[in-house]
Amino acid sequence: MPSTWAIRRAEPSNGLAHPLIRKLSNYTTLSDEERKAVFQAADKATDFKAGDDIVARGDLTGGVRLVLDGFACRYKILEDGRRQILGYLIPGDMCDLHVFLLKRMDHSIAAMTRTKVAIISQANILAFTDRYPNFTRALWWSTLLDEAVTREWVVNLGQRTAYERMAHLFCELYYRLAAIGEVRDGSYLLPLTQTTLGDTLGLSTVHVNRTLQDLRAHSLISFKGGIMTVHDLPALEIAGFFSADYLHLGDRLAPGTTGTHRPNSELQVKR
Amino acid sequence: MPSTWAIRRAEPSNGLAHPLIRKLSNYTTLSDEERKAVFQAADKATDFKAGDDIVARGDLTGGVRLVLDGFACRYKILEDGRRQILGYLIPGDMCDLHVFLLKRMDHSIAAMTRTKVAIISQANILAFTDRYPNFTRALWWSTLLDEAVTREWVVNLGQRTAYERMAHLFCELYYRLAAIGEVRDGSYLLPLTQTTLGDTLGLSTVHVNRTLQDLRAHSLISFKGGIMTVHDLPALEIAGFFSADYLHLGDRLAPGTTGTHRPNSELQVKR
DNA sequence: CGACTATTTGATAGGACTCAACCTCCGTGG
DNA sequence: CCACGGAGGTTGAGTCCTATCAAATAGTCG
Repeated sequence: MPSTWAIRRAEPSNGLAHPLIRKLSNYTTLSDEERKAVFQAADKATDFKAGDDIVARGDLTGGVRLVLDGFACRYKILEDGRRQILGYLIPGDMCDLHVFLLKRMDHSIAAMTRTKVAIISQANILAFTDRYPNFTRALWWSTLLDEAVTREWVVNLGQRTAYERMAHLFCELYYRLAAIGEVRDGSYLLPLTQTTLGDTLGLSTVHVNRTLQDLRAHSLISFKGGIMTVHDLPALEIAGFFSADYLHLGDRLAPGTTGTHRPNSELQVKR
Repeated sequence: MPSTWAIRRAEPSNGLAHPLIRKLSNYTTLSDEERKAVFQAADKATDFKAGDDIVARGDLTGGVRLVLDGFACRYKILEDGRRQILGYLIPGDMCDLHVFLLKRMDHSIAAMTRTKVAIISQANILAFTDRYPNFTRALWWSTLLDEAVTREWVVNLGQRTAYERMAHLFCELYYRLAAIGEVRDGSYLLPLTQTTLGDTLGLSTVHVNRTLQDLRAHSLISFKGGIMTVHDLPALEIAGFFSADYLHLGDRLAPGTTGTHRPNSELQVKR
């Protein structure tokens, strides 16, 4: 990874916030007691290096893994080797809140860069959900968010052309990363190869390459060395039929806000 | 709808069970108090006729809608009219457990046949989740199940050919309907037109038609007049790279069970 | 029996895939 | 300091899967 870039290391908007608390605060205000519980339960972190599986299919989930820093993906592999990526995880996202039901993981999660992960024990989660209804609902909310994103991926794969799909994906990542302060000047780190992009969008590597050239030719983006730069977000949104509402970024805003939510203006792309 | 068929009307395995309770019992045992609360909260039902929207995109969700009987689908429409179906709802499924977060629905739900829906008020849901942690986790579990299915749809659309996709979908519906006793002699009601199937699988109507013919030519299924008959489930599963594990039908079974779960043997296809 | 809607069929076009090279960038090691 | 090797990116050519267009054939319902 080029060390000249340090987007990811930039100071967070709130230096003290735990990624999970920051995320859940999009839904509700956690009590001091709840915050403290989170800090206590999710203090010890494990590092995974790029390529490692954080959770593997078939694992008996024994606790909740929480991404503190880095970039990971959910994926599934068919018997004949085809791979489909199911979603990307960024700081604040939980890997397997499936603890309760999914005794076994039905898919895997891999780190795409060095990724820091905290593990909250099953006992702690059960205790939380017994004790803090508000916190429980907040966790639940976060799984609903994941589902909303997954649903949009279904639309993406089912209805959109390669060009639209790719534009849509880049918009989604833009908004999600902007919401956690990881977009600077219209750029964000995207540690994916074209092959990985293909497994994400259901396209061959060759076609990913050509579609990417298309997007560049239209001056919408640049993508090189793991750095994604969006030159014209509005145009990219149009190209991808993107509407940020499914990300529910502003659900907690005061009523009266319009349906389309936008990240902080300072994170918006200029010119 | 042909009245000569009455699969759906056949007596349930437990005449007294509320569809929701039956479903949640796959995860946990609800206390008598919890059961009673469900019955009280979800007694009044509304009927929707085929084609009606049960919930529309943009709706402020005011309570949880629960399918008691019938067949419905989630869907999303792009600005240019393309439609993608995101999943099917059968008795016991909840439409919008998004109440908490998704102040607004980001997609719609339509009835595909006459569908009976119960509405649990938001107040009741909040009260439940405050009072019954076990019940709350069970509801949460059901949303995780939905998500697992949606993830598999991503794989389906991203990686599988038209033929495989269709085989996979028919397997999924077979298992899900078998689990609630709505498969008889390898047949189940599937009130979809070929156009709808196309919107589900990301295929044109014409290609759906031809793929269907393929499946028939291979003696895997028949599909006519809204009745789906699976002639050779194992072969259909192989054709669709289907593995039922993602449906988590047997997660509550005693340990030692193999990873692949099967519906009641009496519901299995013969010959 | 019309008026629809749904299913089929035929013919053609095009988006995306496959195969096969070739190029580029980097890290390693002699 | 340059050769080598490998991973990732780019190109070209040919093919196939699936879409589109168009029209004919069922099936349904008042």
